[in-house]
Amino acid sequence: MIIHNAVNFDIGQTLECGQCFRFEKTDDTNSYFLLAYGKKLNVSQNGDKVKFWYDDGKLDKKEFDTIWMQYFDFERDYADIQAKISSNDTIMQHAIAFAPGIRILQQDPWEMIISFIISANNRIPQIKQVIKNICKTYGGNIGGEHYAFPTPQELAKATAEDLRALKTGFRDKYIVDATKRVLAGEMPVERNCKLPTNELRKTLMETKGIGEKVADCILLFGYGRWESFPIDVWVRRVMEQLYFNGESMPPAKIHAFAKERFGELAGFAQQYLFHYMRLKKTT
DNA sequence: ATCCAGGATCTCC
DNA sequence: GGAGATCATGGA
Repeated sequence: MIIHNAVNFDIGQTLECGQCFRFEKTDDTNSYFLLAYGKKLNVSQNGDKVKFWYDDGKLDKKEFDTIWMQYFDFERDYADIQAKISSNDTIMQHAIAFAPGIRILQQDPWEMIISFIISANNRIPQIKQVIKNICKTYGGNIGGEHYAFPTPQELAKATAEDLRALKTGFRDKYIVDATKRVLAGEMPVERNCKLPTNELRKTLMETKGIGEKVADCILLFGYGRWESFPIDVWVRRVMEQLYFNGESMPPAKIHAFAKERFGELAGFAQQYLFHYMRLKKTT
């Protein structure tokens, strides 16, 4: 499966911008291997030509259209988004120019809940390793040494002690709590759930280990609530340094500013800014 | 060795 | 409701 004219898409920028944890770079060109929705996908990009394939070779157009079109958010006009959030904003223009191929992946809410609980006060390589441990121990084998992300039922077999052994650290009990809440029907895990974002956010935050920032990541990456604006150390840093002239600023004021400036597109803006601040050459 | 990481919670005021 | 300590783990 090949796309010959991919626009505003770069597989490396999209996977490496901190929204996704189940992937590996497979060589020194723009080539990756990723796991999502119980599938294993290879992606190799050269300019606007992007090749997608399964190891067993069976990736037809129907399969691509039903899973990966949505996953990579290919139906959305990112040129339009970029134009809207960067008009009269030279900072955003720089951030977008740094990585214009970022797209917000449409990932599984349940996987995002567990992944971003693990992300709290943690580093991306370690987050990836812990998730890998959990998948290998509790997820189903999907060929070779690869494992699907465990379902809530599968993960419910894990005790806090079991999870601690997989290097979750102090987050073990939070994962147990989240799993119980999902199985009890207290937290919806469907991407198309109709709950208003503020109510869904409140529901997420009733789970131990999910505060404002983690909730906003889950909303943005898992539930397609693109107005969400997660504020972590990097986003706070970029906002204070570049938008507030070095003045320290509480998250509530940053949220208000982001909503005013970026509106319903705040989530996209956040992702460009996060990646820009984290990887640009510091002066 | 001390600090820090896509933070959250608990305590204490 | 805001400041401060604490929470595992591992890399710099």
